[in-house]
Amino acid sequence: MAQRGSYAKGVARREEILESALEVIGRDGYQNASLKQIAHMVGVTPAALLHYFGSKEELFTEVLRKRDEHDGMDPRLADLADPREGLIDVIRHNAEVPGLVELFSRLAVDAVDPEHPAHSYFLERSERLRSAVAAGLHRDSTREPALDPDTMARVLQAVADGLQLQWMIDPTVDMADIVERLIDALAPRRD
Amino acid sequence: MAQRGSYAKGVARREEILESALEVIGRDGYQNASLKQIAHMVGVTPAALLHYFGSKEELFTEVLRKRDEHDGMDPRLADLADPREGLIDVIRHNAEVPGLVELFSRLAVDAVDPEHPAHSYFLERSERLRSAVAAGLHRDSTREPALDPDTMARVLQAVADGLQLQWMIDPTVDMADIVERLIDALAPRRD
DNA sequence: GTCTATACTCTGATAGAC
DNA sequence: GTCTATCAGAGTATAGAC
Repeated sequence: MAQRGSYAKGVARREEILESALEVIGRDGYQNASLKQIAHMVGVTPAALLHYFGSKEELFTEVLRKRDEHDGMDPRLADLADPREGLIDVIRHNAEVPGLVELFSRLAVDAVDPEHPAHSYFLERSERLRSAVAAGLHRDSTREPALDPDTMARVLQAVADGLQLQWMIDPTVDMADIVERLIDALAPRRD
Repeated sequence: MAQRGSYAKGVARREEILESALEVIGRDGYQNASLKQIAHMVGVTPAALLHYFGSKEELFTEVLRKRDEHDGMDPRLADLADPREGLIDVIRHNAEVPGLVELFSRLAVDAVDPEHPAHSYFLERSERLRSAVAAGLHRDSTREPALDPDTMARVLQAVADGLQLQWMIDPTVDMADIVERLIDALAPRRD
């Protein structure tokens, strides 16, 4: 369905803001990514950002939501027969977007507060991610997991998040390689 | 050696500030833990806090440093023959101090910035923790690790950090139990 | 609907008096 | 060693122009 001009412009602006936000984080770090900086990069005032997103926290939550939509965590994790390849794909991809990893890790802590706009985002995403991985493991008859699928999923999620912390402070850490070897050790192929 | 009165008072004030900081975080979350709140609890003004610690970030870094000193991560991790018990002890203990876990996770992200006062703290602590765990694993002849000690240490650290994120947002997660079962699966006892 | 201008409040931080 | 006063900067709310 066709949109009115003014509406289409708003949608484009939203995208522009979300992309600029990510760019500023990647360049200056989350700490120094102010509304002013982002607004300046877009060419508007901070108040314009709050017109589209209600607050700074909601803006950044939206960045994460959009990422999940567009480079689809679900398709890769849930639809693949082999959950190992899906998980490692995601990790490899993350290593190419430092700003996104920093944003994710930072909001994961802030969102502990039930009032934080990203609170439900993290609860639901975690839940979906773990059940996708657990289902994949359960379906994969070529491997013999050493732990029940739910615990395996929880451990893999924890390792992925924890390795991101290590990688951010020391980028020589090879996240994908470690997860790869861990999965092979924890759910070896049947002979 | 004996201290002058004014000096001893300063030391006591420092302790008082560090403890109050932790208390405020546990009650209001890191986000809402302002210098004003902490100062109010101690009974002084925010400027007094900055007299003892140069900045807010340095104050919180000092909280983490003091924790490591006094409930000694090193003794438990490095001196124990069985690194499994040491690690699980630490995890169990952390589950009793939510404010500390939140502070730790939050600073771990902020400290990615090399200019952050906690940057070297995290680099050095990680290094020490991993080599202690790796050494313990190497020494323990009753277990057969599925991965090399360094990778095992990195994975265990990642799992511990990642599980804290899951636990903070959902306190029903039993961190110690999961790590316990993971270690048994990943480094089974020899028969 | 899109956005600027303005102002308000709170933050961490600094300078200097006591 | 601690306070008061003051600062610049942050995020945010509102009014209203277009």
